[in-house]
Amino acid sequence: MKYDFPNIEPKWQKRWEEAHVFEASSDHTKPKFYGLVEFPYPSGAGMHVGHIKAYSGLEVISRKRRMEGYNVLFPIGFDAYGLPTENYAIKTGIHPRQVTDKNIERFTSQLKRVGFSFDWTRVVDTTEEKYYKWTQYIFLKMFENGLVFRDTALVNYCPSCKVVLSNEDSQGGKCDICHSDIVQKSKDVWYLRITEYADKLLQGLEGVDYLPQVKQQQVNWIGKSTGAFVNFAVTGTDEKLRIYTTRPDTLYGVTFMVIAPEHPMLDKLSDRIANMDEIVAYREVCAKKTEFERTQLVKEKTGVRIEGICGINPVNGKEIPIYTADYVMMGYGTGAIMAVPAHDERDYEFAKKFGIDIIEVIKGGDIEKEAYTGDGEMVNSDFLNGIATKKEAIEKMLAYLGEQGIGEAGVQYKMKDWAFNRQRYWGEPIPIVHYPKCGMVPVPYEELPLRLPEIKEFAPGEGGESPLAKIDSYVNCSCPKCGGAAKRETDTMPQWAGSSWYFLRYIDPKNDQCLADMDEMKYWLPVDWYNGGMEHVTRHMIYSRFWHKFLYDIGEVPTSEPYAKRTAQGLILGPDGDKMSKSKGNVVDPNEVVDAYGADVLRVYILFMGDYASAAPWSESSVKGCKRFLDRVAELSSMVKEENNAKLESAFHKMLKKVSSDIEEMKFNTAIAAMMGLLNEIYDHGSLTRDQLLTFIKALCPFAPHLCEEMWEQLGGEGFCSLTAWPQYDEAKTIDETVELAVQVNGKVRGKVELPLNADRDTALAIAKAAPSVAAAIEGKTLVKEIVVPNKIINIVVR
RNA sequence: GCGGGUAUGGCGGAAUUGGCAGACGCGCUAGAUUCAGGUUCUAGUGGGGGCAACUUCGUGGAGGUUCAAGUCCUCUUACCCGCACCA
Repeated sequence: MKYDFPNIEPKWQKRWEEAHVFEASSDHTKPKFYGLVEFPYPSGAGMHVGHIKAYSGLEVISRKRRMEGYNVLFPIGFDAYGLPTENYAIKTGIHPRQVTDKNIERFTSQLKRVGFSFDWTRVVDTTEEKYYKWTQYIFLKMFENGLVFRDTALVNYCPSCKVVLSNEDSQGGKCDICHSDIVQKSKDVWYLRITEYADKLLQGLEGVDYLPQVKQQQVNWIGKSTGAFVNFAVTGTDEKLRIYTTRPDTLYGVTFMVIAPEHPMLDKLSDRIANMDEIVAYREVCAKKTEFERTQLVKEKTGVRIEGICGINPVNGKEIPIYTADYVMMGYGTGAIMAVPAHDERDYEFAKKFGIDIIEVIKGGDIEKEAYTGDGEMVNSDFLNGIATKKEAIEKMLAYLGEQGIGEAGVQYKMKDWAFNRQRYWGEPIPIVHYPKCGMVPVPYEELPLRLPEIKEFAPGEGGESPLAKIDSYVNCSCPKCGGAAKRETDTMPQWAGSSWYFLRYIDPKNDQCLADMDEMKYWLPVDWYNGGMEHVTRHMIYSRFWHKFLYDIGEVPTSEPYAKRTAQGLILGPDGDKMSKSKGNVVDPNEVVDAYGADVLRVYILFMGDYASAAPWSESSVKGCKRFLDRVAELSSMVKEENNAKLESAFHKMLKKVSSDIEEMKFNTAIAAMMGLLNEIYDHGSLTRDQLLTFIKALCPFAPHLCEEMWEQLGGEGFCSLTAWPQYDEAKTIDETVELAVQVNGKVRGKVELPLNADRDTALAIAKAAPSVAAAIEGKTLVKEIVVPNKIINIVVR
């Protein structure tokens, strides 16, 4: 029998909604479970099967938690600010608000069609005034606490989108949105001082249960290194050239110094530099290179000797040449390095090219051939000579630097401050007013939200300024401090702003007094389980942890970490095994699958495809296999007979044990396989009892809830299947009284024997040897060893 | 270059963590049902050999440890994902 999914599915979706089945309760006496999935960007393309996979994992877990008696918060919302909507507005002239509303409506109906058990009463939309008021509020709190600053800097700029991008949004030198090459442009940039939280972000990882790759990626992204700052005198000046090094132990091996082409010292000492023309020319060449070229394509070292000045090595007073070269970045450390060619590959390459001395200070390599970066005995290093380990040499040197006042231990991070403004319309307005006398003045809290004005032209200006800059009524305002005629900031926040705290708002989405009620937050936080894509690990995850830690420090939230546990789903690839993309034409539309097979089939298939965390290609015929499975489940109703069968009963308990534990480990594919296996056993047996069928339906309910509700109702079950108690298994019944053991002779299986559970060694061996095939294999041979692993295997070694 | 991961039938993938490799699904083969296509049902399905019971080989490759290796160790190859001149 095929079940009538086109009627069953809408019927139960409606009933769930009417009965408020999936709404989180305010009863704080019950144990809670807060399951969070990354809320979607409501794009014009509609839902993708990838969305379904991303939500299906916690969907099953949340449904199981409800059946286990938890008060479950499983919310959804929309991360609706962003460039695609804005670009669409620029192209068509349709206001982003209208586009966003339409897209949200479409996403909502598509999500509901799949039967996700979201709490639809708590939907948040980051572009709503009532929401972004609080995004602005958090920004102002950061401003108040010195975490916001403005600087003119070389920034990543996308000439095609005409927008400034953060490092996170321009990985690999390509624009994250349009994939054009990024150029460096000097701009006024708003920064959030995320580096202030680098250490806290790192330390916080110790107490959370994230997938190891997730932790690792965050650790690498933060990129903490320990070393030392050392000050080098510059000949003929009072200048100190400050460098950062992780290898202060090699200070006696320094033979030159290198500063970044953008280093301010070049301009400062320009009148002392003999070849300033050459240096300016070099700097211009470097500035033209994109970040991409500079870091990836050009492996050949380039640089220019700075004539007229030298550095003085503070440990031995030696004069050494200074170069400027673009292999040293202004954005890391101090933008200047001491170069030790004997023990650093880059410095070695540079020294070889420019004919600079190479002095060995650590034994163990052959510096004629290459730089030696390993450990070894110190030489040519005065008081360090003879020391055998890097650790000890560094300690000694650090102590010396301190005594002499020429340097000190220091820490550096790869992570940079977060460039936070965008010259765009469709984002949260930055609530700051500029007035020459008062500087940057925050918009008073009472005036929030600072609303986006209504405009008709959404394109940014040619110079890359925000479209808001053209709206005089918006720009001109009075200074909140002194009342003078001031100008409003016209940049908006990046897309990552609203998503940095949305999980707090779900807890109390309608609160107009604060982000969310403290008592509610104390009950619901932290998020118990957060699932999302690996692509957000170094952006959204780091940003939101930063905001949360800041909010914790100012007493606005009760926990120092937002997420207790983080997992990630793998991609769904196209049927051809490639990443799904419109241009390849291999995109699977979830709606068509629901039309053809039903939502339950879609849900079961997506979780059955393979390991949840791995990528797997779509297979239409495997979808049919899942349809067959559910059709066969529906057929069980006609197989109910009240005659018990101990073997089948035991199979049920084994299935429940497997399904219960597999769901917890996100091994949904094997959980479904276990149910399929049991189904086959039921068919072989020809019948099952009503209780057994009810048990089967309960276990399947988180995966295929519509079919299960329907069968539950037909069998006379009380209330909703989705709210009945999760079926418990009896451990004793999962254990068979006898076990079949393979008997090996010299490691090869020669027979199988049926043994009572936990049979003792002698009994087991006696029965094993009695088996004809085993007896034949050991006949006439000398017994060497007998291995009996209870209930697992018997191996008889003969010669 | 650094960090992380993966490799198992024709395909997606299992394997109680060192104990019968290939669960479950797809596909395929044969048969039944059907006017036919589809559906459904039954049986079979890693390779080689054999009518068969059976036998032999088999988890990217080469070694090793072990009574026993997909699983542990050493070396190696290919691919995927991060980061990337980070001093």
